[in-house]
Amino acid sequence: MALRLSVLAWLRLFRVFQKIDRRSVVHLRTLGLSTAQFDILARVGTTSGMTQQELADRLLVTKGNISQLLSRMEGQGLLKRCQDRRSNTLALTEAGQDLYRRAVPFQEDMIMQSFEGLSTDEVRTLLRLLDKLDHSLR
Amino acid sequence: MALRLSVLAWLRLFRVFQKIDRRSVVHLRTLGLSTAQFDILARVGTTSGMTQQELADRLLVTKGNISQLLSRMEGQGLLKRCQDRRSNTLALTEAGQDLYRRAVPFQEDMIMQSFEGLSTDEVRTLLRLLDKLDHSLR
DNA sequence: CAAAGACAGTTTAGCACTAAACCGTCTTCC
DNA sequence: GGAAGACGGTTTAGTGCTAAACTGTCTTTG
Repeated sequence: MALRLSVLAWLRLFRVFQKIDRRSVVHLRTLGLSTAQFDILARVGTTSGMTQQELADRLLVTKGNISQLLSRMEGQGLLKRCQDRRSNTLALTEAGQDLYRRAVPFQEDMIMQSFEGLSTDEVRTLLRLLDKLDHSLR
Repeated sequence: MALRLSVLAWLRLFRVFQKIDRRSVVHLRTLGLSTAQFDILARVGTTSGMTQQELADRLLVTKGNISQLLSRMEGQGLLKRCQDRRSNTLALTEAGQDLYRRAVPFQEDMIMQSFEGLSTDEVRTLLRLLDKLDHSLR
């Protein structure tokens, strides 16, 4: 792979990521959520009963980070920690589930809109290439 | 564009971005640089004489952020602020230029390696699709 | 059984970032 | 010429993140 082409591809990847990410941040803010909070809401919403460590592993962040974020979200009444032996299992509260049911489709819509500039075939190709790239990255 | 496909593409995009970004962070740390510092070093290294506001606009961050980062980097002797009317123009010091000359090829190499899993044609296709997507994002 | 280690979670220090308030200086325009 | 505003930069409060130290509980094993 040529240097110039790789660097261009990386810059473009970064730029696209950044643009969609920013949209997402603005979009989620209307629901009072940050990206990090949405990620947690979405994860715990689909898979209840996870421990904090499991959640951290799935989101690829540290358990320290999760600990802090959960404290705030628990304070806002979105979820509950239930102690179980030496670990905590996590579950959304009623309010959390309610927000989950609104936020997930809302966010999915935003993503769909972001990809409107490409045809189905193009998205399929993009997906295939990104998959290949992902796997080659160890 | 279908919902499921878009969401998959976004997750994949995010994952790939994250993986390369992490590599980059680890890689740059061996030079004692954070991503933010490298970005500034690279920008100021190629375009000397920018103001802080211009730099902020190019990197798409706030001038407040730039102000803080520059203070640290100036403290480390990597660059200088030269007051000019009511703005500051920026330039690398000797040490900064030296680091620049080492860091940029170093980083480019890392990027090239990251794309090794794809053929030249595949990278070209990826680039074309990302470009199209980028332009469609307003 | 008691010491050692493993493991889940919390805390702390520090960087990167934003938003908004703030401070100076230059410009404009009555 | 002086008030009003624009503009560049700094500061501050608050979020998100990491790394590493710390706390407490379970498990292993000599």
